[in-house]
Amino acid sequence: MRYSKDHKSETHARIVKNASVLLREKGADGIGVADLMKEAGLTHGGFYAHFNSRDALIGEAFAHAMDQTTHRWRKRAEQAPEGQKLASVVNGYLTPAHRDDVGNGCALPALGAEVLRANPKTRKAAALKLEEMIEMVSDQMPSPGTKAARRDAIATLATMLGSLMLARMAGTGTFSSEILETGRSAAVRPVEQRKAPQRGLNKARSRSTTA
Amino acid sequence: MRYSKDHKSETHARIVKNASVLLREKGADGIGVADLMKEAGLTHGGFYAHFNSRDALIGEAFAHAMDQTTHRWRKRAEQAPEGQKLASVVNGYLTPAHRDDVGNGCALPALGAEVLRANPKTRKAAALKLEEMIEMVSDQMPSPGTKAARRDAIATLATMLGSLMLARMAGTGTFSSEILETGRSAAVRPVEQRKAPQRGLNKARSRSTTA
DNA sequence: TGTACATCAGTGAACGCGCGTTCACTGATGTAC
DNA sequence: TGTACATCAGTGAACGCGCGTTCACTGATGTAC
Repeated sequence: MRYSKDHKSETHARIVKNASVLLREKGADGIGVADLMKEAGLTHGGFYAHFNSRDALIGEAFAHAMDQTTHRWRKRAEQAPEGQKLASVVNGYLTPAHRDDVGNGCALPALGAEVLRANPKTRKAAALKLEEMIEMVSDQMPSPGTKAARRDAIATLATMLGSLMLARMAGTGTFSSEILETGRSAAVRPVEQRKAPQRGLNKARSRSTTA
Repeated sequence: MRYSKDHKSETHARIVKNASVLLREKGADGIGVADLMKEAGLTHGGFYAHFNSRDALIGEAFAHAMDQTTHRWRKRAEQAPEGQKLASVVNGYLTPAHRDDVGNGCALPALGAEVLRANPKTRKAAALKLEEMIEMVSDQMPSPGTKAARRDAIATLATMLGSLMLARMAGTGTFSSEILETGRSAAVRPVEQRKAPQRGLNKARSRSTTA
């Protein structure tokens, strides 16, 4: 053969990887078939030997970005000492470096709005991958497997993603740094609360009724 | 005059308003000049009597969306009884209705990623408006004006916006409802903590050093 | 009071450009006989 | 061993379409004299 055995699948993977960066940086409309192929060292005509359509590629790029995010968290948690796993994930997340690298960063703040505009299949896939993320974070909580751990994971994730987005909107100055710092402590708050002796507020949280 | 005195400025405002909905729903690339003018009952050629370019309109649409968001919060806070202002804002925010109406909803989850791709002038304007939002939320905190109130406002805002994004990604089922509910209690947590007798954790929050 | 001209929001044809997609072709290698 | 054919990743011209922008024009009203 002219090419190695896995040549085509490697090319395919390379295109998807590049696309997932562009997707996060510029949104779905920022992925141009010609640009992408050029970046992969090919010409635009060959694109359709790899994907049925541009939309199909976008679906794969979404999946790749979300998988990459989960994978990084898992790796980071594994490398941290017991009892500091969650803090390690949070503190690695809310940094200037992550704030300034949207293309290689977390899929949630970059693609949260974008996923709503994707086709139903992609949206469904993203929802499933979000479930995986929550379970992954939930596993880093003090008592994994419980309902409380799951709720804390959701709250922590929301605060992480929200803080990163706000920090990005705020630019790169002291305002932005302030948000990152605030987010770092706020994201681990549910856990800190549970670690500390309980005071009734946690077990049966009173929710305001003015929904 | 053929038209009333404020006719032109009214048309201008109408275009911007429509654009700000589309901007939130479909992103900046979802704003088509022709579609927009048709929606305003006009033809595409007249667009440039109102705006120097499509990009200029986008800038105005951003500003409008963010102002509208802040305005709604302020109104909601004003209408709520003392001591429940923040809860009212949060509980009105994390609802299925808001989740399902991106176009008329909060600018932050819809435009957070989008604003990064806007031109520098628009980005700077958005950062300033974000400051306003934080101050606005900060004013609803137990001791407004303090550093703690500002930090709590940032954390609350981050959790609100993050929860809404996650809920949207999760679709419209029970998974999504779970996220909204979790977010409602998590968003007001910093305040609930301060209301309760302090226990040292708040005043000098220990931040993990593994940044 | 009437006439000629200025104003100005809006019209719609036209232009240029970028982009997704198609398709006949290339050229190196593998395979059948 | 050699020859004819199949395979297949990739090429690049071409097509169609949508969209931002321009521009000469319209037509109703206001104004100068």
